[in-house]
This record gives sequence, C-alpha cells and structure tokens, in this order.
Amino acid sequence: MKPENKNFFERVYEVAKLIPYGRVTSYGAIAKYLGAARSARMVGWAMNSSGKHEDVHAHRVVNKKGLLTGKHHFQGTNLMQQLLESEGIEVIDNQIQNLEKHFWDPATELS
DNA sequence: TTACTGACATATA
DNA sequence: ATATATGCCAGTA
Repeated sequence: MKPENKNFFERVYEVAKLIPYGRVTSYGAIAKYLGAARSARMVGWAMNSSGKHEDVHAHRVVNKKGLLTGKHHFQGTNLMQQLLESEGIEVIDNQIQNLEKHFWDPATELS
C-alpha cells in the first residue's frame, strides 16, 4: 500500500506519531522523507494544525539546529522544553543539546 | 481574486 | 562565516 495516497499533512502526522520516546527530528528530515525536502515549512504548518491530532508529538519536532522554534506556539512558554527534558533530552535556551545523539531520522529509522 | 505570512532549508553573494 | 534571497504549500486578510 502506498502511503503516498494520503495527504501531505497526514503523512507528517504519521511520522510525528512514530517519533520514539526521547528522540527528536527536524522538519527537513520529515519533509525529505515525504519526498518534499523543500517543503519543510509545510511540516511545521502541519504541526500547527496538529491541535486536532493529539497523538502527534509536535514537541519532538525541531528545526535542523535543534532549536525549539515552535515552542512559541505551545501553550505556556517552556512546556515544550520541559517535555523534552522530561524525556531525557537536555535543552538549554530553547536549544537541544547533543542533538545528534537524540536525533531520529525517519528515512533512516523507518527506512 | 491577489498578497502576505508561516513551527524551515538550501543556495548564492 | 554571516546575510540575503528564493522555494515549498496552505491558510488567512
């Protein structure tokens, strides 16, 4: 079955749901996995609508620099950071430390 | 309808 | 290395 049948957004949601505990990924990685490496913005936009998808771990999706750019869109202020820290990820000043260590690439992990 | 914005990334200067 | 410009698609004004 071809996942391509689904809409771009749904695929983004699926990948976001597949992100394992204590791992993070980047918009570009997801976009690339979906075949739209240059549509990273859409990934973030999809996350914006993730409010309808509770299973989507939007807080585990960060930009290529490991910077919590989307934290501003979360409820409070440091909710996203605390969630990541709660998973064992070290986050300082909205930036993930040891990003490579926590990075989770769908194209690699999911093949 | 067109124009602008947006949780990014890559290319070029 | 930093700064500026462009692309991607969808939503909102």
